Amino acid sequence: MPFASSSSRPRFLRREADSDEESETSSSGGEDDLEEDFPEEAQVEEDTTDEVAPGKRKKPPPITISLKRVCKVCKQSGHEAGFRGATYIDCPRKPCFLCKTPGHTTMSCPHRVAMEHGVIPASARNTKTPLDYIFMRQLKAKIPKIKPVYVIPDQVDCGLIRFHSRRVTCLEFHPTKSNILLSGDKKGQLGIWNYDKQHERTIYGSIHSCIVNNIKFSLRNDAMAYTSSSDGTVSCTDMETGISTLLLDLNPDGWNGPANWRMLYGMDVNTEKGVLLVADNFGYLYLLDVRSNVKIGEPILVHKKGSKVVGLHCNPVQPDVLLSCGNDHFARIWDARRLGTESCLASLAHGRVVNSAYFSLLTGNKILTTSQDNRIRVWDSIFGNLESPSREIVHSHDFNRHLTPFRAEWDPKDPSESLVVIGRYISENYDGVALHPIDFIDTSTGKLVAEVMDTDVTTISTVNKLHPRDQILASGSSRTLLIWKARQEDWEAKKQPEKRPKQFIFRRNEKKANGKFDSDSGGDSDDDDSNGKKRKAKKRQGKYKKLVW
DNA sequence: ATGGAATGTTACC
DNA sequence: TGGTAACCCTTCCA
Repeated sequence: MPFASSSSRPRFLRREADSDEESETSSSGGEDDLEEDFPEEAQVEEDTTDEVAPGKRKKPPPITISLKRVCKVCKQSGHEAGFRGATYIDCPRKPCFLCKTPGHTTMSCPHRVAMEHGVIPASARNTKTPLDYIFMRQLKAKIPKIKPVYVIPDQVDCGLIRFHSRRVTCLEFHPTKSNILLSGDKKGQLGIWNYDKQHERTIYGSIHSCIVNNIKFSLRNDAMAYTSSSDGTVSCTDMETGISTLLLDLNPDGWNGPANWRMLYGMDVNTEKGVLLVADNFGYLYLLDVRSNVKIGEPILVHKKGSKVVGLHCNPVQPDVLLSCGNDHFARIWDARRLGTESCLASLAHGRVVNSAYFSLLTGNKILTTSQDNRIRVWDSIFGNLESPSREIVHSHDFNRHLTPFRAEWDPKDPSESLVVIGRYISENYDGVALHPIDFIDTSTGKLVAEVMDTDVTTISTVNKLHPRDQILASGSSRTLLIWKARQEDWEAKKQPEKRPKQFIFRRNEKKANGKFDSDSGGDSDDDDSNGKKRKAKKRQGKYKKLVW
């Protein structure tokens, strides 16, 4: 661990402008700036547009050239959305950017301020069926009675590596060889990185011609990786040689316009049957025999015709039970043995596009979904009432065309099947630097267990993967790959829970202790941008090597 | 240092 | 229903 020794613990970052009061009602220096930006006269003129009765259409805005400063979100004057220093000020005329409810901004959103980070409690009624109880009894032995202590990989190890030329779109740890991380990018390249020997990395550039959406492995031969791509192909690549075989090509005749170009998103392998499942952007599912590389049957419509199927997951306990999710706002459960448009076992409704849907990894009995309505949903039992989720957790992971969609993913090592990792879209002002943490959420309570960040990572970490065996987190943040490891003290503490410091679990509580960077003399002038940059530069120096290729 | 491009989904007609 | 403009806390590089 090359960097663990440089500082025993990362300095804790204080969050600024945390509450409404601080940022909006206090009469600090910032207020004066505001008044300079918006002199009284500037506000009055166009108030008529505000008076238009709801229902009536607004007049198209007259074409006038004005030097007045307007809000870049709503184009109205009198306020301005955007960063002020490292704090983002919302447009007050838009619904909350976090919970999507009108009437307040992100700054004062109850889901943001609350430690619980926005849980909507499960309904009180008992929704369990007799089948559910039988299943619970079967599983009871597997489920621990005491909540496990989580060890959070929160310290950057191995530097920041940049060998992808476009943003990272998917990550997967090698199934058997520890220390090997595979990564796909928007350009279609496949990266293989031995993060224990930093310089051992390979990039294969000619497997796909655009976005690699999924990487899965062959269980028969763990030297082979399957990849699905928006170029409409599935490839099987030998990770040693880079030689790849085309398993499926949905665009054999090349480009015939966007209405005909097929892209492959969701993919999974039914290891029991040796069947590879992929789904396209028109709602269809394709099955392939892994041994013979032959297509099985005809494509099956699993989501609304013409809509993208973004995710597929075979149940880890019953691989014939398939979970799909798509742009039609649904996640669906299927019996893969009797697939057909009419044979859907359950449809889970969402407010928006569903970015991902996963069965829990040990018992396969829970479902976790991430939707573009900024909510993470958990169904506690696939045998229970699936009409509404057991819990909805409000969390900022909006869609943005420039970002790889966020997906909440289970910690494969958590025996209680509750811990989940997901990157956060909205930033916080951490002592003058706007950072986008990676959130660890206990989905059984909705509590934010840890927010992981580093001042050298100012971009959004949309792709996150927890190691199947080690206390390691891999992140893809724009073009950068990161490996986070847990601190040694945390391991020791896990072995001896009674010696565990209180702040061990909730990093938020730690922040106030050592809120400052170094010996910064900038006082409390908060949002001074140049000051923030200086701090950033100072932090960068000598902390750890930046590895860029 | 600053503005433009890349670019997917949704809302609205 | 299909077509298209808008868009929202991006990121990188001319």
